[in-house]
Amino acid sequence: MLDNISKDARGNVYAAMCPCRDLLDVLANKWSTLVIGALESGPQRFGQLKVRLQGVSPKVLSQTLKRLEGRNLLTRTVYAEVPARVEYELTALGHGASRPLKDLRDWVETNVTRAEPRP
Amino acid sequence: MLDNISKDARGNVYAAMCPCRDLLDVLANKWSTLVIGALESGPQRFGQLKVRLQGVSPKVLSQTLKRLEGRNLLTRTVYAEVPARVEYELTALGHGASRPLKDLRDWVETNVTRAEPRP
DNA sequence: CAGTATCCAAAAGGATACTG
DNA sequence: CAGTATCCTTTTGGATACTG
Repeated sequence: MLDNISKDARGNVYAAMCPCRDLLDVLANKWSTLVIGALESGPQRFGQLKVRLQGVSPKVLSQTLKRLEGRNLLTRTVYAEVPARVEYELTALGHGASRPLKDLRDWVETNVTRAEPRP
Repeated sequence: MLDNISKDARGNVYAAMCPCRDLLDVLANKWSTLVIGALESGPQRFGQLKVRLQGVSPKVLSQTLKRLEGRNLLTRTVYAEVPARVEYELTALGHGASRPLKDLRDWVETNVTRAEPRP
């Protein structure tokens, strides 16, 4: 029988100590949201991503990719060519995460005029 | 007739200069995601939110609420009681934004064990 | 109760320049 | 091409302490 600690191993993002807080932090930020969206339609190279994510620096893009790779959300593949070609691709897990993120991007693009800042 | 600049006024989150980049930044972060989720079921007071969002400091909670209020995503209402009662409530716009965010929270809670960090 | 004010440490991010 | 290294500025966030 299943032990009573892990049960179905579902997390609670409202619990400070739950590991899913960290996962939420990895996904719920601007650059991760944009990277995952850019990879939805298929593998992309570093340079392609840098162009699509207008304004991102190579340092930040690299950091973001590493964090997502470390969570099994995407894979990094090096092809033995000259010069080397490197492709990033969403894993099955990454594709799952991409759905709510796509909905969020779509909502933002549609409703931006209704959420104008009034400081 | 409509002017040809605003058209349907849909934004593009991949464009660096698009105002929706800022809106994405407001929504796509850990604390906003949790605040909006906590308000989904109805109005909440500051203290209640502070308890639900385990580990958040009053400063950060206050900042997050102000940013969301400034985007018309929630309202702040002060009731003339002693001591004063203050309630935060999602606007219609905020409820719209809360859907993809809820899906994201749910996905995170369900898949946290499959996205364990491998540094 | 509902915040604000302070102080500080840590992380994020931008700009380049440089390398295998 | 695909990053890494460096430098520096800005933001974020935690911890308290304090106030109307």
